[in-house]
This record gives sequence, C-alpha cells and structure tokens, in this order.
Amino acid sequence: MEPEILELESFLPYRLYRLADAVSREFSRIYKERQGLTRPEWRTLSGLGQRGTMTATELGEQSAMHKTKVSRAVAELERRRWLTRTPDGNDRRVEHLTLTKAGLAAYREMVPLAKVFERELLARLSREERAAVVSGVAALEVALGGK
Amino acid sequence: MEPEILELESFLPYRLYRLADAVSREFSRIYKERQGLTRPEWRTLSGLGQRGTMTATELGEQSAMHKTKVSRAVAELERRRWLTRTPDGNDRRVEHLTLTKAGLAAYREMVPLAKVFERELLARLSREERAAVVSGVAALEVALGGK
DNA sequence: CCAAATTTGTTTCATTTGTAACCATTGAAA
DNA sequence: TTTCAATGGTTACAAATGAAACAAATTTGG
Repeated sequence: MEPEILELESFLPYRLYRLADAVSREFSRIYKERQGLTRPEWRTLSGLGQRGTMTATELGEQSAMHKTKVSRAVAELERRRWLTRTPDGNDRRVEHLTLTKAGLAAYREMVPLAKVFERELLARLSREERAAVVSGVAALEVALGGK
Repeated sequence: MEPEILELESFLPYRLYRLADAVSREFSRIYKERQGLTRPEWRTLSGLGQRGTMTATELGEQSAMHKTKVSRAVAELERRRWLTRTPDGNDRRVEHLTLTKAGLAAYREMVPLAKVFERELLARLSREERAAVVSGVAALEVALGGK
C-alpha cells in the first residue's frame, strides 16, 4: 500500500482559511488605518450601524463573535463615545446598544469604503467566476448548518 | 440621499472569514483531540509529511505562516521528537527539517482523517455546488495575486 | 578585501484571544 | 415563597499571536 499523502495546497479547510485570512487582512487595513479599529470593533460598529439597536447577545449572533469579544469591543466603542447603553425596562441584565452621532459618522464613513473594497475584489473576476464564488460560499454556509 | 447601509451578512470578507473559521474550527478538533496539536503545528507536520524535507522558510511559504509561528511550531515538534534538524552544508543559517518515524506515524494517522473530513464536508453539497466551491476558491486565489 | 545590506531563524514584549470562573438577574419548579 | 437552573454580561487568567529587535551567517558593492 502506498503511503497516503495530503496535499495541503488543495485541502479545502486550508485554502478557505488562507483566502479568508488574506482578504480579511487586506480589508482590515482600511478600518485599522482609517478608524483605528480592531476586527471585533469594526463588526460591532457595522452591526449597530446596520441594525440600529442590538443587545450584546444579538450582536454576537449577528456577527459571529464570542461574547467576550463583544463585551470588549462594546467597552472600547463606549469609551470612545461611539455608542451608548440603555438598560432594558423589563430585564435588568440586558442593555440595548446604539451608536451615537460620532459612531454613526464613523460608520457612514466606512460603508462606502467597504463597498468599494468588495466591488474591486470581485472586479478581478470574470462574470462566471463571480457567480461561482457567490453560489459556492452560499452553499457552504448552508452546508455548515446554522446560517 | 438615503443613508448607505452595509449588510454584514452579505459582505464577502465577513462571509469568507466566518466560513473559514467554522470549517477550520471543526477540523482543528480532530488534530487537537487526536494529537494535541495547534494549527501551526498541524501545518508543519502536514507540510513535512507531504514534501519530505523543508527549511523553515520554505515551510512558511508553503503553509502561509509567519516565521515566528513556524519557529515555535518546529520547536514544539522537535521537543516531541517528531522532527529533526539537519544543518545545511553550504549555508549555516539554514536547517533542513525532516519528520522522524514518530512524526511520520502521526502524519500517516492524520491523513485519512483529513481526507474524510474534506470528503464529508463536500458530500453535503450537490455536484454543481461542489463545482462552484472549487472554481470559486480557485478564482479568488488567483485574484488575490501570488497563489 | 571590507563595510553595508540581506537573509535565516529565534526571542522578547505587548496585544489579542479563548476558557472558565464569576456576578447579577430572571425564570421555573417545588 | 424558596430554591435551583438558566441567561446576560464582565473579568481573570493562560495561551496564541504579531511586530520588532536581535544574533549569526551570507551576499553585495565598492
């Protein structure tokens, strides 16, 4: 029996990871240089900008972050006065998070940059390749259960 | 002008990252539980198992790891006596890394598990979806320059 | 031949991360 | 009620990471 070999360069988990790492790294330069944000902070800003108001738990679900990451990102954005916490009327454990004017301004500044980034990334692909990426990613999301 | 919003759930960098994270996390359970390896250690084992012998720099290039990760992973595998270093004859800065019997045995144990993992992941997709994933990933790799 | 620049790999230090413990509050069960 | 489990969120501690400084060897350019 021949010795079985795994070709790392063709191994899907590795390829996906490297891809995501490269893209994420490139994009992070934008919010890092522009706003001095970490990835959890960017996701928090982005989530609240998109949805308006969320609790920490909801934020974690929406942006796939562990609750400690959420907690720390929220604390930092609060320190910058980019968001405020409003206690829930019924459940005193819960706080509703909302961006302040300043937070919203930062969000509004980031949105077009994010869109351009994505557009330029996809622009490097042919129409068919773009379609493959989109449906491939969607299919994997479904396959991985949850969302 | 309406306020521009970014839908995080549709944003490619986020989706890619979340996907890779989920897949990688799931797969890491295998080499973590089975061999007590970290990801850099797994990649080192995998790279050397596949190629036979490499220098640290080559390892870093093949497996997309920062040189400090390589350095630490190699040190740990050496501590376990899973690999040995052989000084290069011409350049005394360079060491050639090779798996020992024990390292090779661990590698051989992992290869089928990795293949099964990948196969089962792809098995959750239809033929067309698999094709989309494969060509989408390949296209993005090319688009991101390098490899 | 020599000084400066480059390369290989390790180490140090600060930051980020994850796990687990934790506190406070709420809900459910008895 | 009173207790016990579950939930929202923070914190403490240990491990993983990245940037930068580093030592040693090599290459390059006068």
